Formats: sequence, structure tokens, C-alpha cells
Amino acid sequence: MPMPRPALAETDISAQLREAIARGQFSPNERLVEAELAERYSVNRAHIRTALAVLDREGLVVRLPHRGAHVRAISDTEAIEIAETRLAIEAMVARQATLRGDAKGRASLRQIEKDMRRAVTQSDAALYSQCNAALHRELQRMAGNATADRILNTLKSHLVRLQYRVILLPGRPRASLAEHAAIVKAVCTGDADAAERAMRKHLTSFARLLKQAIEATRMGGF
Amino acid sequence: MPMPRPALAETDISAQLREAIARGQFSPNERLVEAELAERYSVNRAHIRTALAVLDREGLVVRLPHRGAHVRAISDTEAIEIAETRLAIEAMVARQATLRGDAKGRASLRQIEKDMRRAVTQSDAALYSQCNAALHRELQRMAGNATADRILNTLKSHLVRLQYRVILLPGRPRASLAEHAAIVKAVCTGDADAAERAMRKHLTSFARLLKQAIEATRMGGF
DNA sequence: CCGCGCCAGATTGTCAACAATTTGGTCAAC
DNA sequence: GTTGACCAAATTGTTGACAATCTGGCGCGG
Repeated sequence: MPMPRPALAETDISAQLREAIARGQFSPNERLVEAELAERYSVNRAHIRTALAVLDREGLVVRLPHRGAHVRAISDTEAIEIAETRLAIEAMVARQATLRGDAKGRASLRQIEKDMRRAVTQSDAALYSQCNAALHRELQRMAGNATADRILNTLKSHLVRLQYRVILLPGRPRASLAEHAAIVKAVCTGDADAAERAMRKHLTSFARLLKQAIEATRMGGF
Repeated sequence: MPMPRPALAETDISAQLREAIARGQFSPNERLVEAELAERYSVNRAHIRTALAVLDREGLVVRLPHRGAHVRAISDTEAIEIAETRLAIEAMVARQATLRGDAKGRASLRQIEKDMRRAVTQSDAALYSQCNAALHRELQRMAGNATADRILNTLKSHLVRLQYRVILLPGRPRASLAEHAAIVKAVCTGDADAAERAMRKHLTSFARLLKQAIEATRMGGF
């Protein structure tokens, strides 16, 4: 039986912190005091320091010499930037998934689409969100592009804080479903161009709505 | 007068190591012993450790528990993967540079193109390579997409070890020049679609040649 | 009342010592 | 000759202590 792989403590802490920040357990601009984090995660301060350096490089936190680290508040324009960059990569992933994907992957996609449909008819936002993630994940797996995986992983950790704003927009799930269906269809019929186009369309509309949501928030004084 | 910003030692060491690995000062699979690096860069072992963690996350090195770090040897398929991912992002950057670039940037591009032409007529490979980097850098600046910048920076650090193979191909500079000229023209005339297409074409041919160069190397032994 | 310098506490940056683990080699037994 | 246990050196993993620096508040002088 192959041991569940060791994984360095530092790597682990980076992942935990990344997740925590992405989930909003630390608010933007919140100070991240090394000693506190060390205690909270029951590790040495050195590990926290290392994790912060990694997250700094990823853009999730900012560190100023002798002034410590804080959660980086991504600006509105930057959020859009990130969404656009994600779009560029996921469009490529959709293409590669079409070209390199296996039958099992295509079957998975179709199943996920079904679940999505159910989520929409039942107005189950949580289920929909879950299916959404599953679909994108399956496409990444089919594409088998580890580089793209890593980048998307990082980009999404920036976006999760924001996407709930979009998902909750009235009528969004229904529109999103149609877009997803188009992607699944293209991938399953082996039309790589169409798959890329469909994904591009999907994420373009996501980016547009994100932009609107941001504007609205700014106006409405949150 | 704004101080040239402090920059943490750790961040600095990460950058130095990244550069060194990218330049091939450490060969693939070479062991990276913390104590040795600490001495070479005149810093504490803790700094090296942190830097290695960052580079691990970036995919430049691999670390195994209790067995240390070594330069990650990127496989052939992965090199192509990286080139394709780069393509996806730079195509977007070209588009954004067209839409958001300023007149000064466009003037720069035209100047760089001139220098490139000179490099080709003089068969000055070093100059050409320099112009090539300058052109892509200027496009990134014009696009003003910090997220894309960071990602491209990382991706390129993986590719530099390989690109000399492509640049040295007979006739490559001349073909590359035409592709670059098309990009500059599209960006300067404000045709974003054309700019994206031109960049895509340019990097597609780069990826194709990289693939060929890799195949050739594999055949030719060594 | 306001500004300024200065001090104490909090926090980060640096470092060296120590513990834990792997690796490669040696030697004995078969 | 080969196998395997075992030991020593090298290396990584962990931890605590100490130095350097920032922050906020206090009191002094204007």
C-alpha cells in the first residue's frame, strides 16, 4: 500500500493559509501576525514565514519589511484582470480537453451537466456551485496540462471571494447552464474550436457580470 | 525622492535562485544543498529554505522530505505545455496592449522593430534576442496587466533554457521578424483582433519549432 | 491646545544549535 | 559473491534565542 505521500509541513501550511484567505477567513488588509498564525496552526514561526513568502509571490498577501504581512486587497480593476487571465487559460484548457480527453471524461461531463440541470430546476445554488467547480475541474483533468492547473488554481484562489456576487445574480444559473451545456456539447463532439469559443463566451459573460457586480457594489455603498 | 524600495532578503534570494536556474547555472536534476547555497549567496540557511519553497511552488524545483531539493527537469511534453500556456496569455496581452497602450508605447514598439531589422541584416543574434525580449516586455507594460506579468515571468523562467535552440535555427530570425512586424503593426493601428491573431501566430510557430527542436535533440542522442 | 521627541511593547529579521532522517559504505554471515 | 544489518557522515527539519525595527502613546515645551 503506497503511503499517502509525505508532503512537507511548509507546503501544507501554505495550502491551508491559501485556502483560509480564499475562503475569506481573513479579511482584506487584515494583518497576518506570524506568532498568532504559528499558534493557530500549531507550527513553528519559520513555517509560517515560509508560507507567507510563497503567498506573497502568488499575490495573495503583501509583505513589507519589518511591518509584517497582510491580506492583499485586490482592487476592482485587478479582479477583472484576473478574470480575464483566467479566461485566456481556460479557453485553452477547453481546447486541449477536447483534443486529449478520454471517453470517461466525456461521460463525466455529461453527468455533471445533468446534475446542473437538476440544480437549476430545484434552485439549489449550493449544488450548482459544486457542479460548476466539478465541471471546470474535469475539463482540466482531461486537458492534462499541469502548468495550466497550477496557474488556474492560484487565480481562482483570488476569485472565490468575489464569485458569490455573480452566482447570486437573478437568472444567472439558468444563463450559465446554457453556456455550460454548449461547452459540454462541443467537447463531447470533438469540436475543439467550438469548445474554446464556448468557454470564452462563458467566461466573458462571467467577467462582464463580475464587472457589473463590482460597479453595483461601489455605487450601493455595500 | 522615493527610496528604491527595500525588498526582503528572502524575496531577493528567490529571484536570484530563479534567475540562476533559468540561466542554466544549475543543470536539471542537480541537487540543491541548502548549506552550499547559503554560503554561495552569503545568507542564512533559513532564507535558502524559504526561497526553495517558493521555487517549489513555481515548479522550478522539487523537494522531497528529508531528501532535499533538486532542479526540476521539465519533460518534453511539459515544455510544450508551457509554451502553449504562454501563448494563451501573451495573445491576451497583445489584445490588451492594443486597447490600453499609450502613444509612447507604440513609438517604443516601432523603434524596437527597427532595431530588430538591423539585427537581422547584421545577423546579430544577441541583439535580436535582446530586441525580442524588449518587444514582449513593452507589450506587457502597455497592457498593464500585473497578473499576466507575474505568470509570464514564471513561465519564461522555465523556457529560457530551451529557447536558444529555437533562436539558433537557420532562417528563424528572418521569419520571426515578419511575425513581430505584424504584431507591431496591428497594435499601432489599434486593431486588437489582429494583434491577438498575430501574437498567436508568432507563438504558435515558436511552439512548433520548439517541438521540432526537441524531437531533433531526442533523435540526435545527447 | 498642538507638535515633537522619546520610550516601551510588539513584531519581524537573523542566526546558530540541536534533533531526525537518509545515504552510502563496511563487514560479517551465508 | 551476494545479501543484509548496521554504522557514520551528510543533510534536512525544528526550535528557541537574540537583534533590529516599527508602532503607538506619553510627556515636554511651545
